[in-house]
Amino acid sequence: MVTIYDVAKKAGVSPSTVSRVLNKRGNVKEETRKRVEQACQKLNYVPNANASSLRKKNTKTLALIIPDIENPFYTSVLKGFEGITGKRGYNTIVCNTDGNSTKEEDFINTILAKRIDGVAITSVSRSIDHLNLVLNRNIPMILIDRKLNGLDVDIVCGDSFQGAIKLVNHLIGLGHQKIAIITAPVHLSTSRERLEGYKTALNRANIPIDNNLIKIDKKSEGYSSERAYEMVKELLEQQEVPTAIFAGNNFMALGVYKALREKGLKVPQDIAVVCFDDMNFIYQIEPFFTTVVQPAYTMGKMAAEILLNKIEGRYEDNKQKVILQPQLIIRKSCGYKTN
Amino acid sequence: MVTIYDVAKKAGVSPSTVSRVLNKRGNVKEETRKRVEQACQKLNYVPNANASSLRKKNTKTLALIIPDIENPFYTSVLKGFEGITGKRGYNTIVCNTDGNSTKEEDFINTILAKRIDGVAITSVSRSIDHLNLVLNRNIPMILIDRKLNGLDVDIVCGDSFQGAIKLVNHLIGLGHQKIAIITAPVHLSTSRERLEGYKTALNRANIPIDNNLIKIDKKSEGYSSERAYEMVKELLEQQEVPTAIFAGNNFMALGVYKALREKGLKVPQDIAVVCFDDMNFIYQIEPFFTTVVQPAYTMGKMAAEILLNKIEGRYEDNKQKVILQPQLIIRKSCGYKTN
DNA sequence: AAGTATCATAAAACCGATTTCATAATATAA
DNA sequence: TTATATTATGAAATCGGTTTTATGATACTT
Repeated sequence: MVTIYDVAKKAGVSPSTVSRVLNKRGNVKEETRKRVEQACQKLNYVPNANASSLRKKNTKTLALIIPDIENPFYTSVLKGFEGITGKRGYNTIVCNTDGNSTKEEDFINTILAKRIDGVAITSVSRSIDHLNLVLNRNIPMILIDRKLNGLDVDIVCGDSFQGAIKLVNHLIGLGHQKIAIITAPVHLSTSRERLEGYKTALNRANIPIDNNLIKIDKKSEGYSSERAYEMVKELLEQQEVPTAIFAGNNFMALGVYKALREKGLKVPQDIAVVCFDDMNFIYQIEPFFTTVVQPAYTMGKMAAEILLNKIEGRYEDNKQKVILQPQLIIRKSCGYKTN
Repeated sequence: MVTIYDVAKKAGVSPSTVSRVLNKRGNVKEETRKRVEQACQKLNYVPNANASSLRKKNTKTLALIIPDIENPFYTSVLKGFEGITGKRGYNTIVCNTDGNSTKEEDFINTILAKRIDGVAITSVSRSIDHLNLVLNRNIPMILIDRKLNGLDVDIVCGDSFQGAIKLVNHLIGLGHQKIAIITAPVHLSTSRERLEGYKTALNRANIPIDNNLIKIDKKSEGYSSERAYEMVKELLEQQEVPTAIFAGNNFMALGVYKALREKGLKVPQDIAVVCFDDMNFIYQIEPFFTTVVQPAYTMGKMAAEILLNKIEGRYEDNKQKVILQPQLIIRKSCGYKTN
């Protein structure tokens, strides 16, 4: 493996001079610079980033931790994030936790070990100990999408509360009264706020809240299509059957839909379904679910910008809290039922 | 930042002893080991992976380079890959090239710099120079999905030729004669082989090949939904209109479908559509396209296993060439036209 | 009991870059 | 022309681990 010493020898200079050329730092005579560059070329020299990081104490690498790489919401976040970081000279390593807090903790550990410069995370965990490890080392961190109690850090997220109100108001406007909600565990701030929004919208419309119509997943760690499926099956066993279902996110809506179909219920004829988040390209075939869409791409971009500014020491202390408004998109999954 | 020296001091031993404990190498007295472990705990010590890699000359990190993180095919590959590598103690960094060969080259460069232990790649590039840089450094590499001319390396891929034959035979069996193909640039081996399979199936059925029905993307670098859309638009301008369209992959099928719908053509009533690769979860809503499904998850797993075996020096020289058979899944996108 | 093998540990060298410090060569100022 | 500032470069220290080498203490042979 060719090192900076080999290049130095070939160019007839010292390693420090080669380093100066590579990093464009300090004064180097034009002619020397050329000799060094030629030597690099000839030897196919690629500097060892590990050695460089060791000395420089930075890695020009960020981590983006997300719970589900298959969800278009997070791939949009990813694309927005990488778009910015790439332009500003950083690599980002994507950590897909699959909604598993153990994996999340493992990732944090290797991030710590690799001395990553900054972390953006959508956490699935009930605990924040592993994230405090990051903060205690003064590694810049930003939350995306989900808030975390007891952790005062920068965050970019959507307004789940208002989004839920939009969705439920839409259903109420269509004449629905028996509206069920199927959502993820409420240790996730988004799920908690969507539930709050749901209740608030019903209250405002003077519709009594029926706990039988509220199904909160307590078994998994995140938004699970399978759990949504199971919970709808339970829901439909009850005497009280809803005329509309609000699914916590796009994937839960899929589980909801599957369960309904198996029970012989048609959407929207027999029952309406709405949810959070879009499915992008999928809807080229058949735009279907009425949803509240969050600006995922923008969230990724803004998170990257804030994180990089922190790393490069721009607006220091004051924590950024960016809350983006989602947009209601009405499609075919709700009929015009008048109850 | 706490270093191995801090731990050593706290435990009252030398750094080499701490290293021995950390790496479980060499003999260490039980009591000393405990003292060291406690010191690590108390100081929240996380070894610097860059320093370690520098000395050990490995990073326990692999790179997986894929062209489209939004395509379920590649996320399946990813999951299969990570499942194996994680279990065997390796991290994998995912490099999403977005079908852009410049990005691919950039990734290769940082992979080289970071001294990654091995590379798995689905290349989008027409050139192989950047990949030869990897091979020249004796960095283990394996191709996934796409072959590359002039590069003798291990590979795990699907049988695009046979898959295409299955698809076209299915259409022919349904009575179709005027079958169009819309596919990616043929510098991609999969596209080339699908085209060959298409031609072979027609030949075998004594159906003349009509070049007007063959649309090969020459503008983009990969399988593009947008380009498929445009090419179908062109196709439908011609006097000769097909009764069935074979789309190069799942995303191209989406573009095909969109164009057809805009032209007022219904699938499958007016025209049949088949394609390569599935869409997984999407089909929970409406399983639609008849496809030939490749075992993406298995491909990822096998690629990981072969790559790791190479890295850990198991079956040395002989190059593995794994070709997996795809499976025809018949759904609703083809009617029972008799022409 | 003396000689050899094994265990336990420390000191020092090393991985490959960057950075500080020192110094010679050149340019500029007085 | 001499003093000073600037440019150009190299030697050596450093980042934080791992590994080699050396050595004293135990354990095992015969």
